Amino acid sequence: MDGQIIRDTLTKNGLKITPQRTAVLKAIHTMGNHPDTEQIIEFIKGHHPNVAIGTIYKILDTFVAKGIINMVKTDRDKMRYDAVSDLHHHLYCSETSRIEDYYDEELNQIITNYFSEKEIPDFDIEDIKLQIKGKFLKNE
Amino acid sequence: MDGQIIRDTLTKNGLKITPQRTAVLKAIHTMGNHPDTEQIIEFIKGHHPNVAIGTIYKILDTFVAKGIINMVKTDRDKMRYDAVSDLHHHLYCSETSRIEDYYDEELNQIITNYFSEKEIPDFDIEDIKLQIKGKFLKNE
DNA sequence: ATTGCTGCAAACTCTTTGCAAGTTC
DNA sequence: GAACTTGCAAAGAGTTTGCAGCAAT
Repeated sequence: MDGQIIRDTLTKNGLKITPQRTAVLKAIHTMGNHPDTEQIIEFIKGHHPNVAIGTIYKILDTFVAKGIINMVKTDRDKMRYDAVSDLHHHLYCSETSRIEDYYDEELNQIITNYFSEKEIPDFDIEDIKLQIKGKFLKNE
Repeated sequence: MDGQIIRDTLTKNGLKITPQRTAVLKAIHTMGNHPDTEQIIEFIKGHHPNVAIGTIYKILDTFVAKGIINMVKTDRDKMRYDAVSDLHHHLYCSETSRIEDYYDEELNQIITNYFSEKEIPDFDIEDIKLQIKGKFLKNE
């Protein structure tokens, strides 16, 4: 994700372009693997040592509110963040706290079809994600 | 859930039967709707005023470790607990933090069939849950 | 110039821990 | 009586808040 795209993303959402915000966005996109708050803070401290932690929390909140990023959480895990992109699901390791994206267009189709026929009473569906729990057979 | 079943559940899991544990189990089953820690604590304080908060946390941890209850979490929400029962999915309100169970045997079949044919590389599936996000059209 | 953002440090909330005293089997 | 469980209070982690000063448009 290059600088121009990051700047466009901020502008499009009515946010001022600041070094702190570009750093946070870049961090999340660079790390990819659902970084938690601590990892984001560490990453940014490496590149911009004098960004305040409180500021990072505020920026993450802002991004979530604008829909620029998503929060992902499981069980005893900390908060993690996810660059918003295409519809994808999550694989959760039941032994470690590893999370991976899982893309499956065929599955999306099946689920979309299913819910276009069958409605849930008194509920208006906006988004469906699968949480697939299990074990990774190989390490990262 | 009556007292005998609660006692059996504890014994079966090698746990000693104490008033605190039966109170926590009863609380979760009575409240049903995915109570969070605070609600559980309040409930128990009402019935057994001198149970320590630390004890409740320890009991919840123990129950989760034994698989007697599950943890459920979303986004900025606190930890919530769920009596382990049949396979069910969750409806999450995108506006409030309401969570409801969603049972759909037909859907379970479709997903089970799908993954019995298609494997996820290097991943051994144990459990699949849908997180269905949207809006409730009526209040509770 | 105006509005919005950041840094800082203090405060908060939720959760965990250690250990002595008390319970359960 | 042995092993386990609880209460308590203190500490810890992660997150939020308020506000003065600074930066972006």
